Amino acid sequence: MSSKPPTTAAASPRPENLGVLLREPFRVASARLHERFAERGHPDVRAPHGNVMQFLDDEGTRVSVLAERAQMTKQAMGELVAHLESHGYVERVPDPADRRAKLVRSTAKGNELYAIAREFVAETEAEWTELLGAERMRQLRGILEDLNAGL
Amino acid sequence: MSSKPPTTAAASPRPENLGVLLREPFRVASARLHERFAERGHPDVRAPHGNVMQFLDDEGTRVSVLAERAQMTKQAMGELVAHLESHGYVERVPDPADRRAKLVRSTAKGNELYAIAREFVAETEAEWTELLGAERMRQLRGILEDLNAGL
DNA sequence: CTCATGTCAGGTTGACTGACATTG
DNA sequence: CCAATGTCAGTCGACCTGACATGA
Repeated sequence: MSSKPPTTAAASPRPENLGVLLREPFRVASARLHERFAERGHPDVRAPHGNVMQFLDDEGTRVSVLAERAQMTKQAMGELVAHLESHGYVERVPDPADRRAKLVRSTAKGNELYAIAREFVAETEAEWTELLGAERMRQLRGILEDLNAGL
Repeated sequence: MSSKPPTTAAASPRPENLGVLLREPFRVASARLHERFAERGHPDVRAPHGNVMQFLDDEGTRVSVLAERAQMTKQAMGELVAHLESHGYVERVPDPADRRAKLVRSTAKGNELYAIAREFVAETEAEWTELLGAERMRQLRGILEDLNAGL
């Protein structure tokens, strides 16, 4: 038992890293959303899958368009869609306008999932708003939008 | 050639997802930092490795403490440190106060790496400040700090 | 005996690139 | 012939949990 100052000091008194500050809320929210899906009877759906639902149009949407909207490759989106389809959340119907393409459409089960996701988002934003105040919450969104638009 | 409205419409006119807004700047910055390291002769170092450097004390730091500071498990941090060591950026010396522990210390090469990282961070913050203005840049940091503290 | 430190082994998530058949 | 769509195959980065030897 040494008499030195404890090496296992408390939390870092260091300048908080901006990268970590940006990453953490996203990670926490994703984990919570996954948990929420599981609680509501959809244990096979994780955050990225739920996220896809918001990009679906009523008429059906191509994988390539979904990929564009979610800012990922078509392959990665294809995987998400395949997973969602295999669990009955979406269906893929041929696009009458282009026989290469398929239109991804939400099923009733998918709508249910999306409702849970929207509810979660609303809750999360409410929690953050309570934490920050409405004014700073609005600032946060505005600043992030400009930042993303600019990079 | 159908006369329908183009399915491959431009960028999503949808309400921007707060999650994506948070994730993207981090992803972009990480990719750029990796690229920068490569340009400066350190192709084997990626963003998380460089990130470790800022958590090192001059006297040397335990893996467990590093993990705590970076908010990850000791195993994950152990991997990062092992990688850094195998490329000569840090060295591990036995902790005289505790024979289980090893102190991770930066080498001269590590200091060089850290300098590049700091330079990059400064550049990035300057870029963002130019994009947002100094006032909103300060707001962003403050808001994120409070948000992270609260969740 | 219990707890902390670090490492080993293995698994998972969420992406990526390249190649390809099909169709426009 | 060239471009776009979606899928298959393989790879990777960045984590995770569990088990363990060593030592406080």
